[in-house]
Amino acid sequence: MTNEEMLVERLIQALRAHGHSITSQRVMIFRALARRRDHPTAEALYEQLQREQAPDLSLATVYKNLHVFEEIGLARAVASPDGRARFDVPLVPHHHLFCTRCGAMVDIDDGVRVEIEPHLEEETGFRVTGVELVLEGVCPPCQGKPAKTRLWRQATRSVRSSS
Amino acid sequence: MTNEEMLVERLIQALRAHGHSITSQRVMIFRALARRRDHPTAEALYEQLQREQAPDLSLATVYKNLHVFEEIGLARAVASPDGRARFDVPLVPHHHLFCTRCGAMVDIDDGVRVEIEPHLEEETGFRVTGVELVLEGVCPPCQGKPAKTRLWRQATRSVRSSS
DNA sequence: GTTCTTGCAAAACTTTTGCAGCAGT
DNA sequence: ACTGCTGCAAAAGTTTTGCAAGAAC
Repeated sequence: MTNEEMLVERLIQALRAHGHSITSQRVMIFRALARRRDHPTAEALYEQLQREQAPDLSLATVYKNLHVFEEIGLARAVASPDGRARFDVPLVPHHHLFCTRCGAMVDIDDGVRVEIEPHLEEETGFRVTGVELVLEGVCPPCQGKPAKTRLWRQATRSVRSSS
Repeated sequence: MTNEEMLVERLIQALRAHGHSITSQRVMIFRALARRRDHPTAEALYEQLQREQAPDLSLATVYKNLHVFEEIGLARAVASPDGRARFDVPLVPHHHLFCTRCGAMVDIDDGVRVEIEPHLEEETGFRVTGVELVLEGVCPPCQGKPAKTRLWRQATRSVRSSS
């Protein structure tokens, strides 16, 4: 049994457990998300699926289902420094490395250690429930292109194809 | 000389050094940002200033100037898990703790240690230029209110006053 | 058969941009 | 005087929502 099949299995169980229906769009969107390793935006997933296998798929459906996956714990929205939501399947804890020139985001499975002192919760009064580390940098293909001083929105907006 | 005056001094020098004009709006917006410790959104800053001291101020001006401050190194846009940009003055390195119920963001000056292994850059090929750690949790006032499963946009949208 | 989901279109929300008039240099 | 900045309004980009038709249970 492949890893992907196992994940789809988990999806189906989790959907059932939370009283959601199993639809072909749900399985398709989740499968595509699980297969990708580049933390796609909702629109990127939508474009891929629409082009490759479901011309009638709607972007709204992609958004709705990504949020369903979040609610049942099988997807996570990562706040990326360009202001768009990027999604991944967070079953193995990891951190992220974001390219400030092209917006690419890759996993860091190790090489980084985050330690939270036990007294942090006492001092702040917060109950800490999650850790989200985003390293910023420049990916190999972008090393050589001009630098941007501003990440938010402008720097990494994708070029619209004039189709 | 107060800390705030020193920061304004630095702002003026940095603006001059980068060929930008010194305007009353710039000083006002920066002063308000430097004084606040809660990582306001552009709109939150705008509302405060418009209400308290500059009824004619425009939101576009706030955005434009926050980006000017970013470019000259005196402000930073923090990608918050609710999908809006939050700004702070990053002259002292620190991390952030985000409340997943109300969207509040507070500084963590210590209590967290992030270590990046030297070989991370070799392995990924990235040139790492920045670190952005956001811990997620529940702030004291929110402990007791119902939990949200979804951070992005919906969970923390501010209530519009029906003025 | 009932309830939940989809796809479409429209709305909502945040951020950016064009431009005429004004302020800073 | 010249250049750059402001404020307004409109546009752009992303995400959400209302609703009728269709699919899942």
